[in-house]
Amino acid sequence: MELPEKAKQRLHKALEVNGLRSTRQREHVLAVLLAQRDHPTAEEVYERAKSSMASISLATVYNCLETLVGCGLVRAVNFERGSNHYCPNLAEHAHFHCKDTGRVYDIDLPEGLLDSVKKVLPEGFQAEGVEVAFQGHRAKEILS
Amino acid sequence: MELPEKAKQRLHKALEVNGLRSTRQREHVLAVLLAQRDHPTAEEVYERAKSSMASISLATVYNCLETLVGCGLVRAVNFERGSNHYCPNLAEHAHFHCKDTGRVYDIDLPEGLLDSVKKVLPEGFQAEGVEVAFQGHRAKEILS
DNA sequence: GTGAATGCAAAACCTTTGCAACTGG
DNA sequence: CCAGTTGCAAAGGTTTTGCATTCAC
Repeated sequence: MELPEKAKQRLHKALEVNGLRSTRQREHVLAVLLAQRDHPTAEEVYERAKSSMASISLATVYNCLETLVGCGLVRAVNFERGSNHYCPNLAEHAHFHCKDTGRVYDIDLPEGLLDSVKKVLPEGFQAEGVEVAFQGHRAKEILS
Repeated sequence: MELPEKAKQRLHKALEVNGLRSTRQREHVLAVLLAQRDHPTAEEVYERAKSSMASISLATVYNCLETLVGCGLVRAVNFERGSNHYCPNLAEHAHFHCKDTGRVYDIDLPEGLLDSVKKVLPEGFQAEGVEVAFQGHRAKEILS
């Protein structure tokens, strides 16, 4: 579980910009997210993080995730008030929530689609972001 | 706080279809939602409901809201794991979450936009629904 | 050295549940 | 009647907080 150099530099820069410190835990939590991009919950990140950093605490995982979200390196996605799921994919994309398994999938969006969606906003609404979230089922023959 | 006849019939039909009973509380909770379409939380619905039905309980409000959502008469919307907000608008629309006030607004969508958004789904993903949720700020001059 | 971040346990928040009493069909 | 629903209080799942300790700069 090693954070790639590129990601490490991006993290350090983002932390610096926000006046925050680089810590082993923050690096490690980001590494966990990047290693397996299956939108884990905080609890799942904690379980994975512990395997190579035994002393990390659940509260710290929550803190680190919030920090990463605040720095714009990670997105938090939530369905029906279940646990948050964390996504380090910085490209514009949507999410699909499988009601059978609870899993969350990234859905690529055509270039410019979100911009055209944002055009529906009436005057006076200034969007910082828009989340497009599908919920449904994956076809049985594709379920792994 | 009176449930309009049309809504009452729709409710009774939806409950019947689902094998559920009509109760004063279910009617009242729907009436509260329709009276002021500002996407109240369960707690807010409870406060409003109490003013004309003193004996209703918070648990019953939660139950009724879940029933209404289950019947398709109401949508639950959620931002950043805060309380759910409840919306009786059955037309296709998006939501806008104001980060300053926490308020939720309905955003009309052009006919067919959601269908075209659903077309981005790869094979194997079968969407039952899609939620388009903006977050941002309302322009100051419009803030009420 | 010093303020920020961590780790722990306890608290907080929102929602659901168990169960006795009630009620709609 | 009697299964479904309510109302209450207690429990549940997820996240946040207070505070002493440790660490990054």
